[in-house]
Amino acid sequence: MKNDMPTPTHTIPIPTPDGEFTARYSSQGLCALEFPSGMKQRRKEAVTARPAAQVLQWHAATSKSLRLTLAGRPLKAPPPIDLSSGTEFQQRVWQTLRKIPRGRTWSYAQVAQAIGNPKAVRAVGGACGANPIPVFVPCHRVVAANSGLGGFSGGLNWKRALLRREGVTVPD
DNA sequence: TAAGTGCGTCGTT
DNA sequence: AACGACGCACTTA
Repeated sequence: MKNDMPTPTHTIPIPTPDGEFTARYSSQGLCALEFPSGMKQRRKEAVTARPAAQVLQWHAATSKSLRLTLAGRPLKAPPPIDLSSGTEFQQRVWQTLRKIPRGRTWSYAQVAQAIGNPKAVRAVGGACGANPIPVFVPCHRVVAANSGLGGFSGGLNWKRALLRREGVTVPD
């Protein structure tokens, strides 16, 4: 069963040296982060009200944290994360991903074991692919057990880049 | 070793 | 009922 999407109250772009990311906020905090899209998708996101002070504060934290991460620096004070869009299973997986130390990688099997569902290896892969907040919910730290990378919604090049920038040596 | 095939498993659509 | 961001056992070169 899928929960209702947290209604994003605000959608705000984040310019970085790697392109323009897009952050979405709900009343609970950051609920989605999108990689720069190749095309200039200038469509208006129907943002009604002007961001409240609360959201602006979160966004400042998001921007700063994102830029630090992209620069290969350890992340300091990330914004509150809203994972309520996921199913029970997905949320369990996503919370677990947040426990993977920076610079380290776990296999999909290890994650499955960590959530107490050792046989749901493939399902874990699915949950990773559905992760709405990459980078902050480090799904890029989950790799295949046989020394290969798995996949990555944002493109494998991003997965490699993120891992390398935090000191992990990965194959081509 | 390296590369390819088949199948169990489980959450999601 | 079908499909994966998997893993493992088991062939073949």
